[in-house]
Amino acid sequence: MPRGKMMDQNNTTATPPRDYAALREMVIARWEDLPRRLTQVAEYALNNPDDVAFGTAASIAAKAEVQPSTLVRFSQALGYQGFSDLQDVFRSRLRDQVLGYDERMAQLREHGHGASRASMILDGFADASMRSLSAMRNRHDEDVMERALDTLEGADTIYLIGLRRSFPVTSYMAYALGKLGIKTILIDAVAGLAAEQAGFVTKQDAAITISFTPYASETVALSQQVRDKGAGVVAITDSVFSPLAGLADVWFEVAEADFEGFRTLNATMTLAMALTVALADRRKAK
Amino acid sequence: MPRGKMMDQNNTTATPPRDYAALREMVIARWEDLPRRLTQVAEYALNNPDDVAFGTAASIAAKAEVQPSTLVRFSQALGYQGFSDLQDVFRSRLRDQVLGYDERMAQLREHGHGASRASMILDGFADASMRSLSAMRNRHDEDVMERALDTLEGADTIYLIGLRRSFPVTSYMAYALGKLGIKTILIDAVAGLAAEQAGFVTKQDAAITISFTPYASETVALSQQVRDKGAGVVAITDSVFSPLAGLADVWFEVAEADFEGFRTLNATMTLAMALTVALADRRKAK
DNA sequence: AATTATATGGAATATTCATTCCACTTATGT
DNA sequence: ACATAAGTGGAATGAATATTCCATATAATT
Repeated sequence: MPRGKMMDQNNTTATPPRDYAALREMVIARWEDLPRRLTQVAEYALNNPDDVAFGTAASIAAKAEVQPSTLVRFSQALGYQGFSDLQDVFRSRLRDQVLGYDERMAQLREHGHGASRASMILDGFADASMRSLSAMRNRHDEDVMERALDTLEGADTIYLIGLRRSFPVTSYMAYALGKLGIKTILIDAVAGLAAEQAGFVTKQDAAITISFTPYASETVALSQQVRDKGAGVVAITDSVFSPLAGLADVWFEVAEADFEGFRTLNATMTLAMALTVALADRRKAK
Repeated sequence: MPRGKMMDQNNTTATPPRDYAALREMVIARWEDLPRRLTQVAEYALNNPDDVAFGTAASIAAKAEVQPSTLVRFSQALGYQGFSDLQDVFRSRLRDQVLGYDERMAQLREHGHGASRASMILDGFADASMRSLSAMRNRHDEDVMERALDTLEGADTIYLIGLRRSFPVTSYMAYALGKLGIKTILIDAVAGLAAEQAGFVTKQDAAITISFTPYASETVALSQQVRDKGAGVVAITDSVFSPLAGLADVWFEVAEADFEGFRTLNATMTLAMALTVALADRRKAK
């Protein structure tokens, strides 16, 4: 049979989308009239586009729990010549996404008037975030990380201290550490009971404390309190002049870039994630 | 000949790097003692890693102006079984790390010499974060953002709904919007009063709701509740299949890359920041 | 300069992989 | 309830692709 021939009622279009966004839209639009196995493929594909981009028909079929032939049928039902043809679209999506950063900035700078204000703001934040991240990566001191892990490794309970702007970070750590089976107490200052929450620290415990200019006095006070009881203190803060720097056993310096006066939080977040996972990893090594 | 056998002075390692960063380092280190055509390949590969990830041996060979067989030799000189084996490394650079925690950890443990494990983890997260950010930027749809702002602009009070993994994001927004003078209510489910907190919504209000797989049922229920009372709903979620997608007036799709099975949160965070500031910006324009 | 080792191009081969085909099952319409 | 169409799994096929092999060229060593 000649390929690419327009053939049946299923094939609503002779020229299927060549970009991922359009493909996606099309799949969603036709969701209802796709047969069972084909929706199964559709669901897997839209949820795991990266896998589709790189996998082989067999490997993808296995993960989506269908036969390889079903992938071909799916592709053809959408108007593509075959699976390979469809896969190209998934690959182009990754391609476009990768070659991006520098070109995009230049592009934005050029016709920034075309883009909406909101998009420029988003771009500005994304840019600031990336700068923060790469700065953190470059300045990161292995030794600090190791010592931080030493401090936290043997702790019975880990107290998480961080209010206001830093609270998202501590609340994330509370969630993640909990999932990893590490005992934590998140000082959230609910009902004004911060001091009480941190009241039972012992020298068997440790604390992670996070604060940036202007350092919330409550955070500093709590950290001091915990420290006085003999618990190890790991701090994440933004400069040598931070009260936390003097107070902590180990401290990370994180400099967040800002956009229009708003500091990002991504480098801190990322450091927190890494610290969390590295800690779990260490504990598991036993 | 048995494959993967350790063979000659060129092959300094029996277990070649499985991640791109290490591969790159290795190639640079051995630059001098590689034969002419092989440096030619090395140069092309490091300059065009994306092409290597996507192309076939023949297409890459053509672009690098060598024979396909040279690619195989290059791969083997580096200790890989063949070109396909090497290509996997280039692909893994692009692909979200979807392997399970244990596998990845084991893998990391093997090739973890040199840099400390913790540093590698940090690096991995930084990398995943950057990929997420650039993906978000590239896929971002201006129209969605505008419509989200339309929905939120006139709202009296903005309800922030997001629990568990999404809570850091909503708590950040609560902080930032508060600072910017925009009235918010953060549903934090303290004392199990989530439903009560969201009880007084009116159609004058709006909600921002955030959830990712596996969608916390409470978040979905709360969003529905708010929706039923006539408030506008803006969602941030990870796929069309999210219950929030069907429910919301406008929804953002954010695909976070993950590392070691832990999804990052940076793209979501950044989008949240942008949304926050853009909203303040709009309101100020009046 | 002669000899040996190493590198290279290109054709031959082997392998992987998408695709097609067919028997069988499930749904749809009369 | 029957007939017909649509959908599905799995093996067979054929195309695309990596890999190996060998003759030839280039460099290194004596």
